[in-house]
Amino acid sequence: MNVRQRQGQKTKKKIIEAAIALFHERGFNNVTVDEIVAVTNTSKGAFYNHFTSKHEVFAEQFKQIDQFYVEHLVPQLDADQSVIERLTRFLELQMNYLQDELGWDVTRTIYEQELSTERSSYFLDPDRPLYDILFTLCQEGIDKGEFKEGYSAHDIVTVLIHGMRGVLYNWSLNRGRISLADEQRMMFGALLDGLSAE
Amino acid sequence: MNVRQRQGQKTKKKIIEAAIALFHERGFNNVTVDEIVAVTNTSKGAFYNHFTSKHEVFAEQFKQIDQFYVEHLVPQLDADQSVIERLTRFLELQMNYLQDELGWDVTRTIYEQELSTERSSYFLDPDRPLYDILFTLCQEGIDKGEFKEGYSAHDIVTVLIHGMRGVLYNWSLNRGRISLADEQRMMFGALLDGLSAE
DNA sequence: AATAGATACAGACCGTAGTCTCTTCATTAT
DNA sequence: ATAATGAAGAGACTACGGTCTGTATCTATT
Repeated sequence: MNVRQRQGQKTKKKIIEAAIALFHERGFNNVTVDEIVAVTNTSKGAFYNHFTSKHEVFAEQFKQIDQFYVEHLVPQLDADQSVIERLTRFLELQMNYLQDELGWDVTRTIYEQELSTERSSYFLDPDRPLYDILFTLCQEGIDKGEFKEGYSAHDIVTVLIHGMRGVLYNWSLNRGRISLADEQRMMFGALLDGLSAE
Repeated sequence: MNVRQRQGQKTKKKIIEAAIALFHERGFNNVTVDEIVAVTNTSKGAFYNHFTSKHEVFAEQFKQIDQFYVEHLVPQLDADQSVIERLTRFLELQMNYLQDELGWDVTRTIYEQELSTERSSYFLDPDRPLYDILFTLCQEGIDKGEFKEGYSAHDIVTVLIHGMRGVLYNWSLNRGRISLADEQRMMFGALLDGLSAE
């Protein structure tokens, strides 16, 4: 990496850090791009050279979410447990992470952005690690006969994702005033009950 | 209603009809307020006198949705069927209506708006007729022992609403490319299975 | 070493949602 | 009948996300 590129990365990093801090402090919608470039002594040109939109600064955080799932959540699962138990545990850990680490405003912003832009959506990316995690588990569950007949692994992942989206959408909509842990437990409890065999 | 008010309502109606038509034609995001006021020979002053935002013109349609549920969907339910069957049927009718009549772009816009504005949210309004419909059914189901022990009517409504949100969010996100009917059937099938007794 | 090309960045500019002020005129009070 | 009030509306203006063009400087080529 030459001097020029290094300088570029430095600027990018500076913008990300300042932006994330401001967002965290006052909420995404209350921070302007003009303000971000002012406090970082950069410019619109610099900002939009590194990011295609204000939302994309968020993506920097967002990309790390699935990485976190893979590195820190999946290893916590106990292979001795049934798939249903492991799924329950994974979803619980995931929701705790979102509630405690990411927060509702970030979540809300992501959910809003995904709906609003024409740009490439992370939710729709079939290679998203989260989908792999769930698919692998579900396939194992089917092979072991833990699920009702008639569901494919893809079906189950789809249903789980829908459940997740609904719970997270509502939690964001309520601005974190409801307990994600409670809502999550009820939702996936009912859902996995309905999906499991016998 | 005097002459002045009548004139106001006439203008409002004119704007709503033109806006809805334009939205339907080219999508919400591709229609500007300037354009709406141009084709209706009105002005920004007139527009924002009657609506607090571009999104709110949508609310006019939206308010009619629940009215439609109450007037046209609920009467179709067969009181001889079990509550679970009626819930299944209601959700099916509801999703069909949204898919065929309202369309994904309107749905997407509503879901986006609810997340983005600080303004009063329709989803959060506890008096929303949809919640009443579901609550009444669920309470009856509990009284008749159709649901598992330990769930209150409120719990069940919450879970169903979350399921609904997840399915509709995803359908909108996919710009109607997935079958709402199929996704809905799988989601509520699993969910009601998980919630019902024995 | 000289030149051409590329790119990080600056900042003027644009499009659009939403605001503010001002005018008009029906309605109400005197 | 006349004056005061206030809502419907016109349209200039603002705020802000995003684009476009220009510039300086680093890098690659010969």
